[in-house]
Amino acid sequence: MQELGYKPNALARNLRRQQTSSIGMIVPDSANPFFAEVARGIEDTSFGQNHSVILCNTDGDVDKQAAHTDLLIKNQVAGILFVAAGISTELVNDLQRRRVPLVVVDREVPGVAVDTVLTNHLQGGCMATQHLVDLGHRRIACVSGGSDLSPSAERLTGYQQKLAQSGIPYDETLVVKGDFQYESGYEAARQLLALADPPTAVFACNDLMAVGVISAATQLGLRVPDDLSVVGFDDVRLASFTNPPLTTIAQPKYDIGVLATEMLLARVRNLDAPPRVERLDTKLVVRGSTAVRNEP
Amino acid sequence: MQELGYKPNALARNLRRQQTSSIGMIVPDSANPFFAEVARGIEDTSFGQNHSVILCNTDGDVDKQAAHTDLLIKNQVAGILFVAAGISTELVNDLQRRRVPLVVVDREVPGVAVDTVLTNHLQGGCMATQHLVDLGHRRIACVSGGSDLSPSAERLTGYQQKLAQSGIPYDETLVVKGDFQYESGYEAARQLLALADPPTAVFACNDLMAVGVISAATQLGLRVPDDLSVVGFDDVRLASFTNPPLTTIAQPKYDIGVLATEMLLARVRNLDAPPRVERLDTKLVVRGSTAVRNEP
DNA sequence: GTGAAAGCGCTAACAC
DNA sequence: GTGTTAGCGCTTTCAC
Repeated sequence: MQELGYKPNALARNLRRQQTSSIGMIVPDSANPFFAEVARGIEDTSFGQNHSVILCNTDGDVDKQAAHTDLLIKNQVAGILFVAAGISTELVNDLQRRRVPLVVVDREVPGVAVDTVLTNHLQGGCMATQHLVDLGHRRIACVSGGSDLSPSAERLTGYQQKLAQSGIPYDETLVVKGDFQYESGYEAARQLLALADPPTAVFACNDLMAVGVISAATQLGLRVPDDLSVVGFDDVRLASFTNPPLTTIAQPKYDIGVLATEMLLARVRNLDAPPRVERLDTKLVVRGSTAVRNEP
Repeated sequence: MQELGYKPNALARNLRRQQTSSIGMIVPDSANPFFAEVARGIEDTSFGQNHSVILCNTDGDVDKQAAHTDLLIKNQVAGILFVAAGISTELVNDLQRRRVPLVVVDREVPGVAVDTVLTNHLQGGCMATQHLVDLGHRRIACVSGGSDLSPSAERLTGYQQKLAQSGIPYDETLVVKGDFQYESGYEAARQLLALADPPTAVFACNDLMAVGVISAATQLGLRVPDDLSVVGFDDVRLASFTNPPLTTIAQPKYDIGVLATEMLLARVRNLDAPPRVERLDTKLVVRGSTAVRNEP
């Protein structure tokens, strides 16, 4: 009968049913390999459950985020996934008041009870630093991210904790702030290595910056890991293929996306269930960019 | 009046107007940096024109592509962007018969008149090879991609043309097929470098594979570029930060996304305009991974 | 079981 | 100008 190309109109169906099968995914930058991996997890499981995902990039811009959110709710999305976007307490409150299902990923929203999936960044920061300490390093630098972002702040805290536990005095000239891009790791390393008493190791708060650090160090004639140990964070695909291969803290990027999507869909089914927060473990992956400290 | 949170229901609006402001974007893998950059161009300009983009990954799987396309047209998307997905002539014909606006990106669909935006891959392949020839190399390998993909095939053709023009005999043991991922570049290099008469230079058909090649070469104790020159393709952000920095063929990834979106939106406005095909130029970017051939 | 009818929230067309 | 109305294509309910 309708073998001549009939496709039901989902618009009419959705209008009638008062719900769509689209979910909004809001990320700072889908071209960043970390978010890209999380996004794959989201898209794959959404597709598996017959849902479409609408991609929104904010570049960390609050206005853009507001505009995207607005567009999403006008389009009656079934729910929204905030992946480490600049979500604020007010926005989340507003959304909850409107009863739009949402889960926030890779970031904490202070003072709100909301579904959340995040990584144990503190643990990761500790492991990275401990690894460096174990290798005999005492001048350990940290290239952090924006301090207003909870993942970044927690990683830095882990670094500070382990330093303290190891009896290494905290030297604030050794922590420089980056923005999670290659370039900022590169710049940070140049600054750090120009110090009178430069570090022998650096913990970069993500892999991209770690790659930037290695790049800068190499250009300055230093050998990694002989002259400088570097550890990253995320364990992006690339990390296995840098030169040298990157020692890093792995987090389950794809699975974060999968879990977040499942939580969102569960929330859609039951808006009044108690909020759930999942915190996933990290893992140290030792590759070639770290080595025992060279005695000068 | 409606300062108490009224948002128009776009569903109803769209149902009535018989058109939505969503566009479907179908890519093989949004986590691949090349597609990720193109996707950013698409998402940004869509957002700028008040359109939402629905993200669909196919992983090169024809069934997944069909399922995604189906879902998109059920959702009455305004149009579809195929970014180098496995689109076939029949699919495109079917879509055109249904009068759904579409533009295909980074790939040619043989025998169909359809809006297309692509890069001059042939030119790029020529430039990469010529660069290597100019540096004195004569044993130049090529790590290609799937031969069924037009970008890949054209780059390879460029390589072969320049070899012929330079009087270098074509040695098919020097071309090995990859899949555009890091790993396959790595494997290809191991195979190539184990040859009795190994290459002194390799042209990898994308940057990811080039990074894999450098990784393998370095592990085998070769120095890049002294012992082996490597050129990539795409000029991904990473290319500036590899060790050594990667010489590569740049293509305007972001702009491809922008242009494709503009063409799609124009097509939505006028379904019956003559099809348009845009072919963008590439550019050689010389960095540190290529050097004059070392006389043994 | 099969069939008719109302209505989701909006817009365009038409009347006033 | 301002106000009313029909109908987009589907689902759900209710009558048969």
